[in-house]
Amino acid sequence: MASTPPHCSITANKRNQNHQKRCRRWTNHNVSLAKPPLPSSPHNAPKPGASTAATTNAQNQPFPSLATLQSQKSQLAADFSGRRRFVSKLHIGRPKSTLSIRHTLVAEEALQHVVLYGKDDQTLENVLLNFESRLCSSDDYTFLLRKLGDRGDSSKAIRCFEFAMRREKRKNEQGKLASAMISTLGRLGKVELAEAVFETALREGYGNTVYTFSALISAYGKSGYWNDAFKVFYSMEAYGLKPNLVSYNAVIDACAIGGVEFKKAVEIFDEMFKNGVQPDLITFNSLLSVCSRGGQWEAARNLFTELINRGIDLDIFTYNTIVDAFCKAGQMDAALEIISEMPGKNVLPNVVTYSTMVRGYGKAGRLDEALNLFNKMKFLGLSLDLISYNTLVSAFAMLGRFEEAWDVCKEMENSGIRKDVATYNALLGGLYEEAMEIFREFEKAGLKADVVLYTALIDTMCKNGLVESAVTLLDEMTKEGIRPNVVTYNSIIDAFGLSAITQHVVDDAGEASEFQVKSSSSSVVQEATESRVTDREDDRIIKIFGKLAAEKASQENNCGRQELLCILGVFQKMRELEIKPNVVTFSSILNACSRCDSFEDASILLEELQLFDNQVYGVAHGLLMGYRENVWVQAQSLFDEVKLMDFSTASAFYNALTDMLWHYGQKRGALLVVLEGKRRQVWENVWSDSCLDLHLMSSGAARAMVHAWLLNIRSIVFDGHKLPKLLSILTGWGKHSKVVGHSALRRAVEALLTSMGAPFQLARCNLGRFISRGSVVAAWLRESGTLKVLVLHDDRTHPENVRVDQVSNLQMLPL
DNA sequence: GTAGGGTTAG
Repeated sequence: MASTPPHCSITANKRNQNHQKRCRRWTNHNVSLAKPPLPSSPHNAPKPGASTAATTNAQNQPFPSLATLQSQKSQLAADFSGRRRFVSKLHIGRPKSTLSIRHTLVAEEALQHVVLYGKDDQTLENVLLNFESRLCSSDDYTFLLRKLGDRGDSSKAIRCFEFAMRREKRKNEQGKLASAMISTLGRLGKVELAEAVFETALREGYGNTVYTFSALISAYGKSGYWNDAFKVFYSMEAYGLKPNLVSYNAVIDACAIGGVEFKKAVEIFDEMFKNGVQPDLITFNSLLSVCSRGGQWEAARNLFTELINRGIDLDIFTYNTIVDAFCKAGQMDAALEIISEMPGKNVLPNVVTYSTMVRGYGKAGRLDEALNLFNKMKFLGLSLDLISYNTLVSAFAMLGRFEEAWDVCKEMENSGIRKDVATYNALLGGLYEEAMEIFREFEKAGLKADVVLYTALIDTMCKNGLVESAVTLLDEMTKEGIRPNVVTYNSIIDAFGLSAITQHVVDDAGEASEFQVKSSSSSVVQEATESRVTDREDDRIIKIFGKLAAEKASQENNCGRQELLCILGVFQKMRELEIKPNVVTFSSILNACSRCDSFEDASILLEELQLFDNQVYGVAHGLLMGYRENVWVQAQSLFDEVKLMDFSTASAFYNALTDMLWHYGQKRGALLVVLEGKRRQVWENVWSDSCLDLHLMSSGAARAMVHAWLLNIRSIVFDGHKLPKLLSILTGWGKHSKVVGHSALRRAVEALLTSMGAPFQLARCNLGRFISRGSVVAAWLRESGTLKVLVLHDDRTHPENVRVDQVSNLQMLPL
């Protein structure tokens, strides 16, 4: 079932790459759901099922675009209106579940016993044998395994499933059990086991139902494998199955989780109509989630407005999804506005709504507002849960305010909620002084470190120059059976150039492939219950913490030869493990190049990496070598792809690329790239006539931009216009730097301005701001020697660049 | 079969 991914490229989806075994394309296109507005009156809308002509119209468009949604004539638009009553009818004031209870009281009793006494295979079997005669049909067993799944106990759930299957001979009952098992495993993220159950079910002749297929679609979707979800979905027809509402919703939800482009989700949505399946509010919520998770808050807003205009009754899921879309995009005021509208629609904000806002404010650095909201939650009597507490803990920890983070933990525990792996991760994040103690407590609580926790530790170690420890941890997690993901590797790559990293990074990582090899024939039970040997005595992580001091002491000796070319080995290893590099990998590699002083190594590395991805590394290599004319077309299409990514990813890419070019003296190339970034609004509003805002830029990008801006100001002066009274260059306070107060950017800009003799001075009231009077700058720009210091030159020149650079100057001046 | 949290680049 699993597809083999091409080993590619920054175009890989950057989200959910911890589920890297399958290929997913990066498909985060910007879409707009805007105008023209659909008629909001229900009167001129056809009734459901009455839109034959429109349906025909849609059938002629196998890939309906959003234009379909925008067009009044489209089948979607028509049914969108007509569906209104249908949706409303389903959801007005109804609780979510109207299902009758199917299981018996005996099943509930059995659950208690299984939980209490089923400690191992044998005792569990005994409990089930005791209850066997009193448990009725598959419904009781389904209840059991679902409840065990809710408790996160997949291995007990599987035991119950197999116990039931051994006794059930009716195909349809077996099918029900299999669907429940697949869905339970899917919820727990055990997608390979779900797959195994499904395949067995199909082989044994009880899996050919819309329920098992839908369950598998959902299981794939939940783990981010939208590609496989789609395959299963589209294979249904060949099995003679017609997807129902649940199948469609599951596949649309897979789009949301997997980061599939909105257009594709709308396509599925259109297919629903064509096939006579009416969407419900869950369909819309998932569709909204597609926008939200893709970072497309504008598309989300438009869809939301559309639903409101149509008078569809929205529920708390709808509101929370749109609030999250706004929060993710930093649109906090818009989010707040939505929340203020909720009570009027009889939907009250809940703990999820508030947690989302708290996180949004925390991310935006508006901690006071985050705290206010948190306190408001308490005031309103909302019962705070683990996630809402963790959100606040993490907000404090992100700002290095560990004392307060710790206080929130205490408050949480006083209210009877125990810390989980995410809480500890937030606390360990800064690797502050009590890290070892916190880790001991973590283990004492019986929690297991997962890939996120390990990666966080590895990254912190790398950032502190403790690369040896980081590599030991990589080895450690591998031995524990935890598969490193792209984030783990990106952290390691980012450490290259910080200190020497020896070949054993690559060697150690090789062991990671061991646990990846799984026999498809091994039984579900075996796979599920294979417990890792955990030796608490041999506590390697604690030992690593113990090594920290020693390693820190010897760090000075660690600044030796940088082995940039080791990155090739890491890349190879990632390929073997089927971990697709992404745009962050690319940025990390460029950053490593910038830290290295060997032009030769950097160029060899980028040249070799072209074997993995010709476009990305071809452009980087070409620009580094100064072959601008040859690669600029290719560069444009790379920039086009990056443009589709979210703002911070795109700016990180431009920053890394410019930094490397600047570092190796390709200053005109650096200039070209920053101007391209500016043209594409990568750094939002970088400049006006009076102000240059560099706070989102790296030091190389910022310096190239200073040149570009001053040249631009110069052209204003030479055109005979007056400069504004006061000119400012903002470098920020370094809050975007991981190291608080580390104002490398300000220092780099200061040195540049000084070297050029530019008459800017540090503002007294704001240490991140350089200012000058417009008249003074104008006078300086008119001086005969100024142009010479403003125009950038390459340290390495190639004759073929003359033409493209002339073009770039022309492009630059009118900006 | 739908909503919120912890990991890289910023």
